[in-house]
Amino acid sequence: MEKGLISVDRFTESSQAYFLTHLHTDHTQGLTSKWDRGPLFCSKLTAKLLPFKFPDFNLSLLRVVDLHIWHSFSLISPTTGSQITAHVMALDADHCPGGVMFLFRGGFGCLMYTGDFRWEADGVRAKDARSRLLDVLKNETVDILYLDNTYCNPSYDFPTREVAAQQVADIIASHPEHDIIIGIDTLGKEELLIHISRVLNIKIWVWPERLQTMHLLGFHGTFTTKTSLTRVRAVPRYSFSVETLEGLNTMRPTIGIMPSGLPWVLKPVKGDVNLFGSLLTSRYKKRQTSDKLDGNLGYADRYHQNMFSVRYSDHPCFAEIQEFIELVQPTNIKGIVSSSSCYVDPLYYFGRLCGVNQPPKRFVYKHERKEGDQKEVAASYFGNSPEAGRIKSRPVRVDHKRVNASRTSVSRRVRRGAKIVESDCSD
DNA sequence: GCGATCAGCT
DNA sequence: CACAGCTGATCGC
Repeated sequence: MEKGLISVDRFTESSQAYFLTHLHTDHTQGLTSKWDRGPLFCSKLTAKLLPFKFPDFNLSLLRVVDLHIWHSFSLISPTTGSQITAHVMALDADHCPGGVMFLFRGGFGCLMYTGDFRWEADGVRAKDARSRLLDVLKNETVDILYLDNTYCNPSYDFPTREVAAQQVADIIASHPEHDIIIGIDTLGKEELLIHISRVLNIKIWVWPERLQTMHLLGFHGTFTTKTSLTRVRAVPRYSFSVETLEGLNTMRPTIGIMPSGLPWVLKPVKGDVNLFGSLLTSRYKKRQTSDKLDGNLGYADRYHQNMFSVRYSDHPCFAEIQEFIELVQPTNIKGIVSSSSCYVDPLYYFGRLCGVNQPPKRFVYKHERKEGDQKEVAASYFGNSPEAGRIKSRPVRVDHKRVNASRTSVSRRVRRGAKIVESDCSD
């Protein structure tokens, strides 16, 4: 098997160039403080944050990719041994601090890798992202869109983060005598906390490492590690459960708020099954029967006397995914979230939006292809002209029979990331 | 003893 | 189930 050329968010295998969209753990598998396998391309902010997650990282391997401009980088053709120039552009992913999408251009065609992203309709940042994207797409046709398909199902519907943040603020304001616990991760959802702080004029407690991150991000004054200064605390999501909440309530009245695009947050508690049931199987019923706070908090659900779930997400909801695809008009789409049996091939919903010369389906079935066979358009274009890689009349895999069928990756531990440019079709 | 990897859990 | 990530067991050095 030939070595890979370009890897995005995947660092467990050899490649010539490595790209990191953002610093969430499920996108850094294989990265360690001792990284020495090759240059690592990322945004300026990710480069700034990276040593905090990976102390002693060899900074000379970092290549900062500025937003919105094409950067050139070199690859060696595995077949001819000659040097090839490829180009990459980073675009704001609006996901977490430092998060970017990558657009690649070269003899392999044009590939877009969203990483994790959000694509809201409104807001200054969203509008800027949209115009930037439209601008670059004037001159490019995306052959393959590697898509954040986390919520690639019409049942995933949630508001903008601004709306969701206000819902959280409303919950807090309606519990003036309660302590508040909000579950967050090591990076992301800062704007939610900033919103709460500004609207309610209150500081937010975070744990010490998180305060360091906040300072690296340039947030000064809003956050504190002194519990005496505020009743609102942001805590690691993994440490957040009904049990801990009940424990806290033996000391002081406390409510928990879980910001999440997922419509469920709790598992059945041992010995208390009837209270929660299976939130997966009963989620639609739950949506209707769970308390809507005074009827005006929209998507906010009360799952427990002291626990609230608010649809605050850093991933695109289904409608946003659709709008993004309609904008990009890629020839083909691949989902980058493939870990679970929940994986839905984006082509199931959006195949009809792909490619301008989409062939009749019967041509697609010419030969049954296995997952490992659908190596990218990019794969065999080295040595050809860039234009060759952008011819749009190639067959497109639009295979509605394979809904939920791409499960060959279920056993993979590395859930995201891809070797997106390879020199041959073996894997 | 250490780091890398993985299972399990939330 | 799993947005992202912790803890602890195991394995190789």
